Amino acid sequence: MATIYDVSVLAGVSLATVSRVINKNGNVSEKTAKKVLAAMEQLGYRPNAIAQSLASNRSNSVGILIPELCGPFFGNLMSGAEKRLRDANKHVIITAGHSKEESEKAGIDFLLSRNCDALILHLDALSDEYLVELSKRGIPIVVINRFVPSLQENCIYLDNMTGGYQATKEMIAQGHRDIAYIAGPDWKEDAKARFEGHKKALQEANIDFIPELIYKGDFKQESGSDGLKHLLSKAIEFTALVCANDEMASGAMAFAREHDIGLPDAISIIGFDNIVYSSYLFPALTTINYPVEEMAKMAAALILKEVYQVKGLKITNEFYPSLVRRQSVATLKN
Amino acid sequence: MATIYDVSVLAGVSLATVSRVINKNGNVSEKTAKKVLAAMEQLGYRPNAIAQSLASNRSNSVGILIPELCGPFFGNLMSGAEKRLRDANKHVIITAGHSKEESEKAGIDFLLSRNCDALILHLDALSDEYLVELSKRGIPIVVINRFVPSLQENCIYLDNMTGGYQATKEMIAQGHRDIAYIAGPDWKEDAKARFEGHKKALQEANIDFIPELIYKGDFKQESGSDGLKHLLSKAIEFTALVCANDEMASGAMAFAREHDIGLPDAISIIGFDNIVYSSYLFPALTTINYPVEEMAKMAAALILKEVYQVKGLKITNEFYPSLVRRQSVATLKN
DNA sequence: TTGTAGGCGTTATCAG
DNA sequence: CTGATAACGCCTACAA
Repeated sequence: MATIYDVSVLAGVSLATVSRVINKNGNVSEKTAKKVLAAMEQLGYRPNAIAQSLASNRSNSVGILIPELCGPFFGNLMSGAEKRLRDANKHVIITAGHSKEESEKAGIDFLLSRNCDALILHLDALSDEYLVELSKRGIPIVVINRFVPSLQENCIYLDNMTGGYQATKEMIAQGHRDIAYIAGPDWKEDAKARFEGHKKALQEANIDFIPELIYKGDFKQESGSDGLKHLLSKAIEFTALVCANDEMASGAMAFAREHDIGLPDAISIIGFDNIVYSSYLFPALTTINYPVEEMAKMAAALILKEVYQVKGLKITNEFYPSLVRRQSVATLKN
Repeated sequence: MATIYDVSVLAGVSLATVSRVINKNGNVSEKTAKKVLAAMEQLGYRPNAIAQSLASNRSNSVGILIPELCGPFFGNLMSGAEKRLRDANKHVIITAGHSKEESEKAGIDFLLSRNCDALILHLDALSDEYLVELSKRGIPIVVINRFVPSLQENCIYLDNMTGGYQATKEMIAQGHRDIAYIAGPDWKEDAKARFEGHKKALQEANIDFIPELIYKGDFKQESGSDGLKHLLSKAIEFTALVCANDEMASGAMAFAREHDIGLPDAISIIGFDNIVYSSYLFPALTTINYPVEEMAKMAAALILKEVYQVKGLKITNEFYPSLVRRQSVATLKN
């Protein structure tokens, strides 16, 4: 691989001059610039980003840490951030945290060791304190789907509680009063908030909260099937099922179908997230929209603004969920 | 951030010695090693991967280039490779090529400029020649889902033609003879091969190939709906629809549902890929399994073996598709 | 406008 | 077993 040195020799100028034309800073006469460009072309020269990064302490890359690399939700997250950053000629380095503290720490270390200029984090296990600590170390971070009080400005989050509220409220609006709930893991903040919203909606409608109608899943499809199975095994009847995310909802739907439970007539189901295939389920899943892609783009914009000094960017930290009505919720006739 | 120099001072040894204990190479007495370790601990020292990479010409990271960061197929691809590599303490740097030549080139350049030790590529636009050229430049590459004759050893590919054949053959086996086909873009090798398989199956069963029963889609859901709509608008009847991938199949299914076309009775549908939610569609989609995740793991294994000299790894270059029977194909009664 | 030289944090080759 | 010291490829004052 040709280096800046080779170029300088071929062009008959100094290293510094070549560097100047590469970075378009400093003043270089048009004539020499042309010579250098020609030499670069001829040698097929590509700047070594590693060396640039070491020398300038800038890498033009931002690190992204998410729990998993697969799955519709995180796919959109990555994709949104990457698009926005690519437009600004920045790059992303992505790694998975696998929802485990050690693993998330390791992921962050990896990103830092790569000299990322900033980090976009979707964490499950790491504590707020750790984030605050990290932030103090000087590396700009933006946290997605989490509200850390002392890091407000750096958080891009959804009002999960309102989303949970909307979901259950929709069931109530359609005449349901016996409502089961498949929750996410209670150590995840978003799962907790959604569940709070559910309870709030019940309370507002003067519906008793019945612990037997709750199943604790893990946000994965299978726990949706398991959940519905478990709930049906109890003697308590219900006409509606609220799921803390779409993946569990799809699992529950699959279980229902296998057991000839008519949807949405026997059980109305609602999900959360509005993942890409929710409209392709049968019946098409009514759900709460989670604008991840936009939020990821906003996270990117925040970094562009704060770290790369791009002007004219409006930042919104809080996003709102919204009900997406499709066919999986039936109106209950008395 | 503490550097190796700070550590050496605190431990009262030389730079070289610290480097030795970091890399566990060279001989260091247990006593000095302990001192160094203590100093590292005390300073919270983390090696700077960038500097290591520059000095050693090794980055312990492998680059992955895929068309899109979202979508079920590529999600599994990333995820498979990342898992395998992470187990071996290597990291991945992922970027998107967006199926455009310029963009794919830029992606590769980015990965190279990051000093990746090897590349895993899923390309759409770039030519075989470019790959051969790239390979000659000295960077180890492995190509997924593509067979490049002169790079055989570095290709991990699926027998797409057989897959396409299996799909249509299953339809024929279930008594169908009027079979429509929604193809992928004809500039994608895999789409072409699948289509070839389709034609081969028809021919084998002495079924005339009817151009009007073909629609050319783009592998996205919407083109599945469009495709079915288009096919139905023709006067030619058909009882079966073969789709070149699951996403288009799900689009077609959605269209059918909206127009009260009974599935699978009025039209039997089969897909290709066996993406994660295909079993959650209604009716559950019969499809051809594409073991992407395993293939990605194999790609990673190949790199571990060739680039990082990991021993005892068996490499398989060609993978085979297989039929996954679910509910979307009905047996045709005469 | 251009060149010189020191430095970014490590690794690796020599001697000792 | 340990310590100098020269790379690695580039950036950036500072000088000229």
